[in-house]
Amino acid sequence: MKETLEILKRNSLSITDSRKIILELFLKTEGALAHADIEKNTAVNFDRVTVYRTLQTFTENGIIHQIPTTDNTILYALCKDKCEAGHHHDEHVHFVCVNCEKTVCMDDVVVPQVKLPKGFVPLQSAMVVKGTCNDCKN
Amino acid sequence: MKETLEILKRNSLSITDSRKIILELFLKTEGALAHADIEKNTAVNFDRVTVYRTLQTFTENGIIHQIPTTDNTILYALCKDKCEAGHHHDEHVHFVCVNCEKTVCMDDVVVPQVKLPKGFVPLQSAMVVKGTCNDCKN
DNA sequence: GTAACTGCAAAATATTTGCATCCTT
DNA sequence: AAGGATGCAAATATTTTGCAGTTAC
Repeated sequence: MKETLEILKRNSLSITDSRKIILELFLKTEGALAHADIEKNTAVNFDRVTVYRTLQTFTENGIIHQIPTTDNTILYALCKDKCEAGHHHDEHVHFVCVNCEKTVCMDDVVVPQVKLPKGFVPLQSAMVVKGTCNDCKN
Repeated sequence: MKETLEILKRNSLSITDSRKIILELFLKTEGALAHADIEKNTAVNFDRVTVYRTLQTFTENGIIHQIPTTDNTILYALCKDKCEAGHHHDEHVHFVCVNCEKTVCMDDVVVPQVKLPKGFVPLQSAMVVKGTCNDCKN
């Protein structure tokens, strides 16, 4: 809770219930969250719109980042360290478990550089690995 | 057009106008296409539903594959070679140009292996690189 | 007190499903 | 002729916008 307040203050965001509770949820959740997960997992029932706006604010301030998916949802996860407003450095690997369907950020696994064809200049890369996670191996 | 028919026959799909025209569009398009692009770029106006179903059929048959995005749309692109029904091998890098917003498949750039933490078993990986493409460098 | 945030209502957009009709084989 | 694909209608779901009331500072 202390961390929650610190994060909000650091980003000069006013302290409101929805922000506190949603950020709290991110802090205590291991994996990534979709919009729907947030609606499900908060005791207080915020308006859908508030959730949208809160996620947008957090993203703009570099508190969370988006994870690309192939199922037209957006997943969000906490930015661990170097993210700043407008300029994300979430160059770590995201792992999606095909069994339990959890998505986790592997903050220690850095996305490797690839050699692109002539004329292409990379700015940012994202990597998503699918497979079985350490809870689901058998 | 000949290729279009071959692809449909190879996958035992019946030859219909929508399938021919949508597949044709993929064959002549360099980058990836979103649902909306397809509705825009086909002269004949198919029902939205038909486009959904056609994309689903193509995906299930390994004719096209989905590209992960962070803006809750799904992008689709032709599978160049080794895709088979139910088992995609689209382990190449996707490049999204931040300027012209085109997404292209870099079929020759293979997604590098990464070392995952203990217990995680990778099955498939996807990589999306953002930057400026060879048309937009200045 | 003021600016910013929330909740409600409603609009706009996107996706899915059922069913009758039409087309491919 | 039979099975499958399409188009339409409608149900569902998702996202965005405007505005009035409330809250944080």
